[in-house]
Amino acid sequence: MQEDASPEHRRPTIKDVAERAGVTKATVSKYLNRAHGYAMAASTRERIRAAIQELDFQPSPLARGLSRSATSTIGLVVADIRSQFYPDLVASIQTAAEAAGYTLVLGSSGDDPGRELDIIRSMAHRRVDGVVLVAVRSESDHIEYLRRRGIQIVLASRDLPDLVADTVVVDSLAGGRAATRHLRSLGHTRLAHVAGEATVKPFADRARGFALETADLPGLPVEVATSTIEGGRAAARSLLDVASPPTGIFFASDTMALGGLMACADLGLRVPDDVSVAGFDNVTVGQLPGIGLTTIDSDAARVGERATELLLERILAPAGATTDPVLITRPAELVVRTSTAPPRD
Amino acid sequence: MQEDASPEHRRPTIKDVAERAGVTKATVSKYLNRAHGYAMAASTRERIRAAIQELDFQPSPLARGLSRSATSTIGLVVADIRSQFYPDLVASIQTAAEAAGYTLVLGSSGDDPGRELDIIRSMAHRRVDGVVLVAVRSESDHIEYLRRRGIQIVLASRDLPDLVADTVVVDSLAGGRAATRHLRSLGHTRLAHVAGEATVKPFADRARGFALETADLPGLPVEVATSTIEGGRAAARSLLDVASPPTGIFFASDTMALGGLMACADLGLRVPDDVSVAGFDNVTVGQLPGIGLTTIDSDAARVGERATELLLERILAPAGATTDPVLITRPAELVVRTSTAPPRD
DNA sequence: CTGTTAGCGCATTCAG
DNA sequence: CTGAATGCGCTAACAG
Repeated sequence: MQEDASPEHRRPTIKDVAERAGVTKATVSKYLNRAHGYAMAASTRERIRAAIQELDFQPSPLARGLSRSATSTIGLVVADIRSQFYPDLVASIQTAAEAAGYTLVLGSSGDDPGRELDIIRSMAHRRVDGVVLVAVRSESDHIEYLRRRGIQIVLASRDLPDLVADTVVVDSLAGGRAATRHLRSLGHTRLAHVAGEATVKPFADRARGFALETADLPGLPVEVATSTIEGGRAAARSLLDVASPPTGIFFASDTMALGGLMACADLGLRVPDDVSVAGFDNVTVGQLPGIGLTTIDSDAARVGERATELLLERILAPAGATTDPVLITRPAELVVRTSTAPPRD
Repeated sequence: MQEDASPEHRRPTIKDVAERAGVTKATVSKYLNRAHGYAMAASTRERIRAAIQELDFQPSPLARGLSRSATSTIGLVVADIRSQFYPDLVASIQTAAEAAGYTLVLGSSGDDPGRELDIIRSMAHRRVDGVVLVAVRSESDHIEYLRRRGIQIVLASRDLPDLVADTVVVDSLAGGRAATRHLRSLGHTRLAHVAGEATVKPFADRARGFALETADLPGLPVEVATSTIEGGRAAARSLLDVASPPTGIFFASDTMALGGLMACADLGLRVPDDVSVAGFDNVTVGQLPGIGLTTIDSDAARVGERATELLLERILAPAGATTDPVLITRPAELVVRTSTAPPRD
């Protein structure tokens, strides 16, 4: 007559292991932590090992976290999971974290600084060991918040004006220039740029890249939009729906560029015949036939991977070691597809 | 001379609050838990409230979790984050969880049952209160594993042959039929199906839907593929690269259908002129001009939302309450775009 | 090399 | 209505 409707299969604790092995909790704890090699009688070690195995014991991360103040958990906070850009980033971070025995806690700020702070606070309370942050804004107070609590941090994909933490990004300035030069080399002079929010440094850099490469062409239109398909669509529409529209547009992100493609369709313009479109990020769908988006490769997977490596390095570093923040700028590679071509006129 | 390089800003504990309010930890704890209304002198309650506010105190989730065996955390394990399908699902679950004060832990099994179990185990150890599972396989032992440990579970997007847990899915059979009927109503008779792994019930149902609606057309080719762009591409290529290729293909997922579009491009076939393509899921990119994918709407966002609701209901339900599992089947809506058209011959 | 003793921060009996 | 004591499962000095 098992009285247990919900069979709370009481998990074995370190104490059970200790008793079964004829030692103390403390000894078992040492076995668990002191990286498997140090001073401990071979016989006790063996008994503990056996007991652990027989009981199928696994230490409680909660209890361990409470007493060690470290949880083998890292937080990832992105601006908006829905964006075409994040899947690769998230996946690579998840994989790298898991491979190192860390669990991933996910937060999405929806590009809202307030929510970003809430999420960061919540993660801090849960004592994540570190955070990979795709920052919403250029202020660094959220980072200070974490640092004050001894939580490691690395910025991925979006750098800040000051190097306040380890950062892994792609070279947005160079990328912006490359995309613009590509358009110019095709012969375009009536160019336009759909920029992201200027408070996001990579977007600002891409805009600057565009400006630098078109310094000799005064008065080119620049439209700022939110980095969504709809944002890009609206911006492109207002850019194109004029008397003498641009023949080439550089979008600060592929997501926006996809919206740009929709805008062209809306207006009955053909890509690349009537207007050339270039984006930034090299999202997966850009390579589809019918899209063929010319773009700059952001290599999200690699960025996520490097960011996680850096973070784990920090986490594992001895407490005293105070290394200066490092900035890793990955090269931005131009990927030419079918959405760009010489102007027809 | 602050001796603290890493300023471990010791967070206030319940004890600090107690002292400041002139009461005991126990009383503060009651204030924190006994849903803010019960028996407690108004004056003490006020003093505690004030103390908490002044100290900016927030209870440690770790400590709370350790003593209550509940962490206000839910786990989400998906088959492969990289797939075009998951962003909406993940986002909706994340949002719903966060809104309810729960933190999301993310795992990606890479469609590997072994990794799925590892992830589930790890989540169980971390004492998540519940799990939203996009199951890799049709066996239910992973579910039993969780249930035995008193962890709530709900299946999202993929049901199992038996109703072993709360489940939220879209009607794959009806969807499969609808997509196939659509193709037939356009006049296609040389049809084909690119199916997902038969061990995934929704894929099997979609294949069955295809079969039911083409029962009068014997010998139609069906190719099984992994649900990736490359999988769909390879399957479609082998389907199309024959003497008398099909004029219409129904893919069990949009992801595979996108691969199908690539295959058509590879082979110099035009969509929909030479071959009509229909998918399943209604991923965002399907609506882009140049893609215009005809599909069945899986309404991932709504599925994720409902799944999270169900899960939280279970979690919040009084311990005794043993309700039978519920199956929620959402209607599958056909979305016709430009990738399907009457056959030309 | 192993055991003893204290916590980590909170929840939960039980008394009072 | 509030306080005192105990435990959640593990780690971390310090002894021995």
